[in-house]
Amino acid sequence: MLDKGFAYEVEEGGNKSVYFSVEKFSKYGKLSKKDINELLAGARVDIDERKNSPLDFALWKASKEGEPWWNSPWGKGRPGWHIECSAMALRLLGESIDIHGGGADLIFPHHENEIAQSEAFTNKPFARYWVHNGFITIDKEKMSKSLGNFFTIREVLERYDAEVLRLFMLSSHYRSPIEFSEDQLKEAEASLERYYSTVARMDEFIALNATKELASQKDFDLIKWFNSFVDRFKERFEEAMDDDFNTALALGNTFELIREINRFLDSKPEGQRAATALMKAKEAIGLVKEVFNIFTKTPYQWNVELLKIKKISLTPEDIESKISERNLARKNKDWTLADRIRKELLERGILLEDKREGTTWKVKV
RNA sequence: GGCGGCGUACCCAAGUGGCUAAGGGAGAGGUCUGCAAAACCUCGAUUCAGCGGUUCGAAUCCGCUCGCCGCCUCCA
Repeated sequence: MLDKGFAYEVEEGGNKSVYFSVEKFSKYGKLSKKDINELLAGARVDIDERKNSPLDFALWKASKEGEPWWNSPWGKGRPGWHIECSAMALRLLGESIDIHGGGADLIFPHHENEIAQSEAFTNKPFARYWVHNGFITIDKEKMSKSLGNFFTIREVLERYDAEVLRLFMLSSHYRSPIEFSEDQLKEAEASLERYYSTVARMDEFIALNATKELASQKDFDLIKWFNSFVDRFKERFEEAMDDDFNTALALGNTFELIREINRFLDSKPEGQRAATALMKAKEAIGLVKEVFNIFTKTPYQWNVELLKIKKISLTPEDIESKISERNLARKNKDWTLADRIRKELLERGILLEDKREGTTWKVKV
């Protein structure tokens, strides 16, 4: 860039710094839609007499006393922040990359400067697509290290399953800011609960019907309609994702599918044809699993995981034995005892559900 | 102050010129159930921050106003 005239050297305490000359790069500001003249007029840009222009940025920075340094043709120093990214991209990904991501707060100056130095050097487009995400905010302020209003993913994962956190973030568009809140996490957890309850119902149905005779005529139209809904779901999910990663819409579609599955089950179809239709629906949901990395567990694994996260000191075996005890009471129509056992479990966070096929448990979210 | 973006129901959120404004949570009523839970059904924005304009037609386009956020400085 020195050879090409885009950069210049400046003597700084025995060593040299190299600055990029912004005015030499005519497209400067194209990403952040900023105008050089307006930037120059801005009072907040400090004047540094060593730079030709206050907007110029360091490609190589001479090290001051006590700062880390490497040897270079300009003496002791270190790379400028922006050049690191351009250098890595050029070395590992090539002159033009397909997608460059980052937080929206990096658009200016960081990404703008990456473009300037990379394109000045290669004379080729640096990135074909820029994908800038919104911030996670706390009390409407961006969460950041420098503001100190942050907590780590590890801390959140002590209280919530990773899928909860993923679902929470996927529930709004990546460019939108997302307000971090306990309520939102609980909502995401409840949504996953809804999913896993539905899968449990499906699995039960499939186990009971996979080898049964073909569906009766009454179920035939229903199954046909259900199959076509599942097919449409796959198309709609992909369309949403193809449209600038519209994850919130894709999730909306997913929960419509879940409602349709429940409706299908509520209509009490019978036979292997219905079981096959549900297996196809599970397969369709596999798309969500692959793309979003949620829905990766079995309902049982999900509940066992919740026992751990919610710090419930009961094993599945403990719960099963309570259920047996209660079922005996129910058989004897001892509703008082049955209700007491159910209540005791609920107080410890375990919810029982009585169904025709038996009683199941899950962790209350 | 400049630039960029946002404002949709009680909460979250999709929708950016034309089918009844997706979906989830919360709430109310109902079906099922020993009672529950879950699931399902019904109800819920005559309206998209406000005002004005363009259009046969606007949450969507334009203008102004209000509110919020980010960047415009070091560091990353």
